[in-house]
Amino acid sequence: MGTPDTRQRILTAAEELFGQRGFQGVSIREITHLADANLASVNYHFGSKAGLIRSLVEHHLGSLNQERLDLLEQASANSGGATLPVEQILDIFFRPPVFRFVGPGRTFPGLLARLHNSCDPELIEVMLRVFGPLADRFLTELCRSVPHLEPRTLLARVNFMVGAMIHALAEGETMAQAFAGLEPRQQDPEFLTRQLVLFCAAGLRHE
Amino acid sequence: MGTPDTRQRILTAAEELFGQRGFQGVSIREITHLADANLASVNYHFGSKAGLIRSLVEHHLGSLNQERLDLLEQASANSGGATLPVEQILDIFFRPPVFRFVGPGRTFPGLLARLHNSCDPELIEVMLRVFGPLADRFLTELCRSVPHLEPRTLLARVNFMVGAMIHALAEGETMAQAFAGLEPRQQDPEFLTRQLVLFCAAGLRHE
DNA sequence: GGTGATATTAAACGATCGTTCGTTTCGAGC
DNA sequence: GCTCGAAACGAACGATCGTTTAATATCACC
Repeated sequence: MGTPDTRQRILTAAEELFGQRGFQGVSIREITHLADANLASVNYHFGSKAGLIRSLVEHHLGSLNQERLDLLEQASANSGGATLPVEQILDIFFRPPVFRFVGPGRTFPGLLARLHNSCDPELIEVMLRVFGPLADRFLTELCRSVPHLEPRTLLARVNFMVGAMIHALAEGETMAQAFAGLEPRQQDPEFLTRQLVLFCAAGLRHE
Repeated sequence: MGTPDTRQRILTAAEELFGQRGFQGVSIREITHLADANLASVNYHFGSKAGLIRSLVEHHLGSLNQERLDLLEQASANSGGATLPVEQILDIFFRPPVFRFVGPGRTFPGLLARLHNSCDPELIEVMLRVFGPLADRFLTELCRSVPHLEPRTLLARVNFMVGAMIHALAEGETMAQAFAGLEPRQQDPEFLTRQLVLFCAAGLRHE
């Protein structure tokens, strides 16, 4: 089997377990057991349990948000500075996380959803640092694209967007389908992205 | 000061603390300390820590969903069996939770958001039992009101709706405003309800 | 072959967790 | 006055938590 260095095995195991049961719901004994590593290796490689999840978040969300910023910059350049249509902005916003996080074995969205409701001040600080530049850039772009909304209204609706995406990513196949009595069919990233864009674009355009 | 029976004081304290830091993030020692009760009183009155949060969820969400079902039944009767407009259905769906949970001292939404991502099988069972009838009733009503959507699409978008509401309730004043650099102004329930209805109705109507 | 830095290991630490136990307090009913 | 059950209490239980320590293993390099 593929067993790279211990550090990477710990990260993989931690992502899976944190995504399933949250930060406080998983002990580093479980993580190191799944990673086939020693109990003390987490503290050796990451300093502490909090340092482990911090590495996890920075790695995943850092590159993800950089990809979104790059796509937005590129689209903005291609348009020659003209305001982008809402659908395009939203597609850039939704597509990277959906395609990264939807599918079998992608256990990060559960962790992402939990992080948004985290209480640990240290984790909140990480989230703000990782999401801050992204929020700034997309908000100004959306402000130009939907000028009829006052900032207060736009902010509220962007908050709806984020909630819709997180919820869909985190439990799209669990509770919602249990409610509807559907079979746990695999989610289609393209379908989900399209639905998110259509739903949220219509919601943003509305006066 | 108003100190009713111990059981009620425990419920109040638990709601506040669970809403702030989640089920696993709060010890029953903290709860009983805040409630000015003995450590063993939680196990005496609720059997266990899980029994405590179960009582909490059933009390809050049971009456809340009953109110929504009553409102929907009444609206359906008043319309003489005609299909209701989407905006009315959504208003009935959003208004009760928003007005109950938004405002100072309303600490339940954080708990609600966490419960939607809970991993405890027992809590999931409670959630399904409390939300099942509500989901059935609203989905059939929405299916009649937005007939152009196939069930799969409708289900995905209703999932967006739920996520938007939960996210707005749970952290409308924390992270979103921190991103935008806004002052933590008090949320207006009427504004939030209206925005949710407008945003989601437009999203649902879209082809 | 020895040396030193890096990595891994077993074992233990103190703290905190949820729960349980035996006792005491309290008030209504006879 | 007495009893009896509900309620509250202090104290302890066993378990598990994150973390630390000291010893051992691994391996490139001179």
